[in-house]
Amino acid sequence: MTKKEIYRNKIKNTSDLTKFQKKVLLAVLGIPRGEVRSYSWVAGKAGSPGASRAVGQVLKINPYAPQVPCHRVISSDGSIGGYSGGLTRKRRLLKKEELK
DNA sequence: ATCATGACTAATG
DNA sequence: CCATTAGCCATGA
Repeated sequence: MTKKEIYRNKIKNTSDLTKFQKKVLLAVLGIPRGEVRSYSWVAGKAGSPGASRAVGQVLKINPYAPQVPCHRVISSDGSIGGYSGGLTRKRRLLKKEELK
């Protein structure tokens, strides 16, 4: 088991989530189906404009993987960005709901 | 407090 | 289009 996995396992309780993390998750949850937002957008919504990288960190370790529509968060330049579950899955999800 | 890390972004070559 | 550089920020050790 890698460190990262241990960390993830450690934060599976909302109590362990920082304010920033909660805000980020809420912001992402607020993204309507078929819509996509940039990491910057989420950062601003979370109250820390410019913290796009930090947003990435949150989504990366977020224990609510498929629950939260983290696949609707892409790079500001329109690129797919990343996805802890594999870009393939992310692309598929986007193609299903965004493209529609 | 300090350091390393990364699903970022913009600029440059 | 790809690689590099530099700025940016939250998090964990």
